[in-house]
Amino acid sequence: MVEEQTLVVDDRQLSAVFSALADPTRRALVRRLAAGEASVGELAEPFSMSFQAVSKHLQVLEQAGLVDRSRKAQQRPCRLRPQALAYASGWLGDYRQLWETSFDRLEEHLTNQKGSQQ
Amino acid sequence: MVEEQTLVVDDRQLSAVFSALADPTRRALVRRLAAGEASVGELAEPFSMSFQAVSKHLQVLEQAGLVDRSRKAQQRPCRLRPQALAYASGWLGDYRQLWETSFDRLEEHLTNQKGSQQ
DNA sequence: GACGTATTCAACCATCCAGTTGCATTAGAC
DNA sequence: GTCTAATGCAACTGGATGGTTGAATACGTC
Repeated sequence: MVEEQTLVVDDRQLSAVFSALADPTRRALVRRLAAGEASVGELAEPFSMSFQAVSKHLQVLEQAGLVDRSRKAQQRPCRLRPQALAYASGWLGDYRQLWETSFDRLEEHLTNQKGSQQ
Repeated sequence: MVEEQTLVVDDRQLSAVFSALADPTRRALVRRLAAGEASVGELAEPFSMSFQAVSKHLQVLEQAGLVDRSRKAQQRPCRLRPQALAYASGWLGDYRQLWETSFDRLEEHLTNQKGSQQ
């Protein structure tokens, strides 16, 4: 009777998604994939790093559930899985009211602090 | 000398925020701090790890702009800065439509696109 | 079956990270 | 000034991470 298989966002996946998004290269890959499926070669091209490094980044994204790979001849097209982004966004959403309410007070506070901070 | 101080979400901060949130301990700290200010001791208590480890986690959160520390006698109360969460949420929001529009159709769409694209 | 292309795998390296322990610092209480 | 409590800082450690290069695999073409 394991219940872990449900829609519950488990902590590990959340960590994996946030961790994957913590790298600017990987965020760029996500941005690119949002426009549509692409092969590893296509994805790697705009980067100055080696092809294999990009392949590794894609593996990280795949492990986090952010990317899904199929096969097409020699190519291995990558596709974005937005559901994983929804997980992360959902977690953040729990705190949405904190930044949506009383922004003025927050800014005021931060400004004051800034003055006395450094 | 740099003018990056504006509302623009710069890549480095985004990386820092996502990276900070990638750790379950730090997410727990954020959750706790969402309920209100707390001292390092109070924050560390529920964890099994050493006090100093929690202190380090708080430093990471502070560096990412997620936490703000003041002084109160020997204590250094921590307070959540939800604005940093808003940064991360804002980035994810750019892709919101990808997961909000019907999932099935998205897959279909992407498949078709690939077919006609190259 | 040999060849070229697309991609992964493996080994290696430098660096970062999460945790530990021990010591230093700060500030209030006596 | 001394004691104690709350916290930070420094040094160390094992393991993850981001990058490299070189070899191996998988697949379509000849």
